[in-house]
Amino acid sequence: MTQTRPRLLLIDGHSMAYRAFFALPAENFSTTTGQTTNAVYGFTSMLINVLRDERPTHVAVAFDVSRQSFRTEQYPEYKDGRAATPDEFRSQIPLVQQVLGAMNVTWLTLEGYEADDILATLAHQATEAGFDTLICSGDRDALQLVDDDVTVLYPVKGVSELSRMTPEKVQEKYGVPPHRYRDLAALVGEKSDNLPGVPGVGPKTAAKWITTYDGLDGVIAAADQIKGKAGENLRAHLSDVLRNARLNKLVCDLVLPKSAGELLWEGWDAEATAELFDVLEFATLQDRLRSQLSERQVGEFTAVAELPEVVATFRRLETGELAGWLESRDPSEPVGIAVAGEFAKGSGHITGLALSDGEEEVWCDPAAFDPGDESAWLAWLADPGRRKAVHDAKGLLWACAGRSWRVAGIEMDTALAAYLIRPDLRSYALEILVERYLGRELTAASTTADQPALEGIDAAGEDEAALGRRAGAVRDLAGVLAGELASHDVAGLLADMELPVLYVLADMETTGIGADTTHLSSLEAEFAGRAKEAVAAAHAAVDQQFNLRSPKQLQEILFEKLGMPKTKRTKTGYTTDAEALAGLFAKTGHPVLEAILRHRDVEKLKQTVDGLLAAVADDGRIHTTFHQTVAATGRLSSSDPNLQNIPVRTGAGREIRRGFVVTEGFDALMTCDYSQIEMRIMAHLSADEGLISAFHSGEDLHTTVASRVFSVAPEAVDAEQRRKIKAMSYGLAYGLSAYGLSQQLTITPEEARGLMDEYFDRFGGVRDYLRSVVDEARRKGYTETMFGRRRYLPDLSSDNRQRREMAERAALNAPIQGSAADIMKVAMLRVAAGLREAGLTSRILLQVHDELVLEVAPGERDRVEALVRDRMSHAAELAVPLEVSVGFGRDWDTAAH
DNA sequence: CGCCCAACGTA
DNA sequence: CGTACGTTGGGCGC
Repeated sequence: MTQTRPRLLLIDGHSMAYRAFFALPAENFSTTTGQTTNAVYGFTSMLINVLRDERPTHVAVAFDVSRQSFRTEQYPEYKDGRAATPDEFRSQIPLVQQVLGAMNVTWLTLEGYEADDILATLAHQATEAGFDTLICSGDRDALQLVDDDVTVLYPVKGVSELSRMTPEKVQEKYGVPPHRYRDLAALVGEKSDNLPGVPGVGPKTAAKWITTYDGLDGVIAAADQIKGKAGENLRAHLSDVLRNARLNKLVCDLVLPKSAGELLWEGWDAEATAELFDVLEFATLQDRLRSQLSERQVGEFTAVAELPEVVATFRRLETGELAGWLESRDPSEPVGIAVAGEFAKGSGHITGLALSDGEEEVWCDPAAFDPGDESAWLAWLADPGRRKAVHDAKGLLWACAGRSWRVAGIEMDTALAAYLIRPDLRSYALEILVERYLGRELTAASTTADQPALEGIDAAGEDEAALGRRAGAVRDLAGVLAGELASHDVAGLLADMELPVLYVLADMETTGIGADTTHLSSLEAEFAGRAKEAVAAAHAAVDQQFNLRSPKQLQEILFEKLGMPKTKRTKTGYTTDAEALAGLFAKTGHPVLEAILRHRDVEKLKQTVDGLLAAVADDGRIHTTFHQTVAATGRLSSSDPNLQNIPVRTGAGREIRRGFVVTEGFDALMTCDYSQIEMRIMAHLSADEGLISAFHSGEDLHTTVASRVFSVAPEAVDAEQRRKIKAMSYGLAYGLSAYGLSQQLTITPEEARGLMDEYFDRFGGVRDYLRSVVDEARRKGYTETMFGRRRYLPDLSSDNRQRREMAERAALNAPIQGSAADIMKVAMLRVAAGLREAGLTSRILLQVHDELVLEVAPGERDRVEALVRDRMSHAAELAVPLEVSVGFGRDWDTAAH
């Protein structure tokens, strides 16, 4: 059974607040009354993070009383020479203590001792009492306390990132075990404490001596034998070293008002924190308290006791043992799966398989299966009643597709679950999730489906137990994330949308799309030739060789040599983007500009084609990878190669699309687009009657909208008016400003403002909706799509105007872009299911946000068209119809419509 | 070799 | 001073 230990979090209040003080710019953190709050803010933010990530049962913070301590009595120069603590910092310490009061966190001081001594004493008591202890301190002296039960969280930069200093980590970083760290510090000295060490002796030398002579006592005893300048210095500074050793020893037997066992944390006082954060003007922190420390996590010992601990046993299953293991599992318990091998681009190969039911982790090698193992495994894998949890299950699906293994019953993908809970994380690596949600560390296996091997490294040497731990971690995470999904109201999105979509994507990737390499190669040659001509023309025009690809060299030529007028600034100089070059050409008519633009154009096309040719697999097809946890709005992304940004706007670009072709056994490619899906969603969400009726009018949307904005008959709308309205309509969904609109339409900001006013006069519902989106997001902390997909936007209450306004635009866009993404995902599921149920061979190849590309089998064309139109247009019921346009052709361009 | 930047392709 | 992505080459620093 799982056992658990209480967990004590100790924080050096002074040192962490001081770190925060220097990490956060004071000018961004002050209240309207002029109180600086950067240290309080940084400290509180750190505290919330650590409480969330570590889930301690017991918490205490220690402070220094003054600079006077028993150390200054023994050595009056101790900590001399330190710059005086700035008043701006000192005034914040009482505020930090008020925060701790409101959060019901015990804080302690003791006359004559430093905070570190208090922490050492509490850590000592905690270990005696069977606690795990975490010490959060920016003072390296704390490292001497590290052992199997005590971990130091040492701030790396600022206070937002903490490094877990375990015994192994201390050894790795300093070359000595933690109980020898004091010895090292004594030899090296500590400048900030005004404790000089042995001159010329740094951590490397000190570690070497300590290791060679078995500790400081040994080093001192052997001082006469140590050669060279360093040995000489050691002998000359022995008294300094001894003094350092005496002073850097932390006191661990103090008598304190509270003992470790009395530090139980029972959660914060909602009223008191709300009031205090109000005074401190910390708008975001109250939300973060609420959203990141859900009730379940608030220090309830019973809740923490439910946290899985690493107690599972590991066993290697020999040939013939898997069947028995699978059979004896409790079917109601989910099994965590982890696989090792190579996984990429729609295929995979499993070299190791680990399973965990929470009590036992087992490993086996599919290559060693006997017929009994094989049939038991296949039956288990395909049984939807056998509950499975996987992290990033696509790799497993790829490998299974290659061996025709059917997979069913995956009820949890921990990467997808974490994405639904927090869609804006940079990484959903298993290690990170385990740390975040289980508060434990996972030592990485080198080759797994969610962490593909580097080419050439096989998994033969894979640590079997490490893979077992991954399976165990996935299984444990599954339980915690299921709770989080429920509390974020997104459990349905995982079960009914993301997990089913995962299977469709895996199929699409395994299938790939046919490439006409002959066509692509001849295009490549043509683009290469034209690029070369452009280079020659550019060189001739300025009578000089230069690299046209280098913005830096371009700037030198244009602005220095030719003295052209300066363009808009970038971080590193002046922009040479296409728009700016076109502007310069209009002013100067210099032929080099035309050559550069031509080169840029054709070079981009060439690169795209190069990339595609390089991506053609042995089967003559291109297998992209779709990413399901990258875009914060819920969209998919595509890479290796990215098939969602293949050119389409120019003739030359469309030539590239002719390189994607229908293949043997199929009749045509078919493209199916949602027309104006984002505008339709805007109409639906805003319920604006004018916009809704525009969609029902049956006429061109932008013309209809323009006729109302300009108060003219639809027939009287000219091309220019339509263009402006189209730009604005789309811009609105992106949080476009009047200034931005004026830039895009090359009109004055006043004209743009007038245009927007007219627009909102006619379509007031849109304006009201856009306002309400931001208001609601600010209130709730997140936006929501039609299907309940959330995006958290803490920057909505940022003090930094740029960040805040960026978050506002993201808030405007996320429900619209995200709802479109949701609808498309539903459509994909319905189309895939429809094709399967009807027994059709036609298949989905690509998704490009609002477009699907299918490959249609002979004789299926009409049925597939009817099916796709139906399934796509009814993927969601909106206040306006969802229109789908369809086309067929031998290639992607011809199939466009 | 890894990182950032500018530039540019798509929806 | 319009959202969401991925890829590329140049340039810099390790």
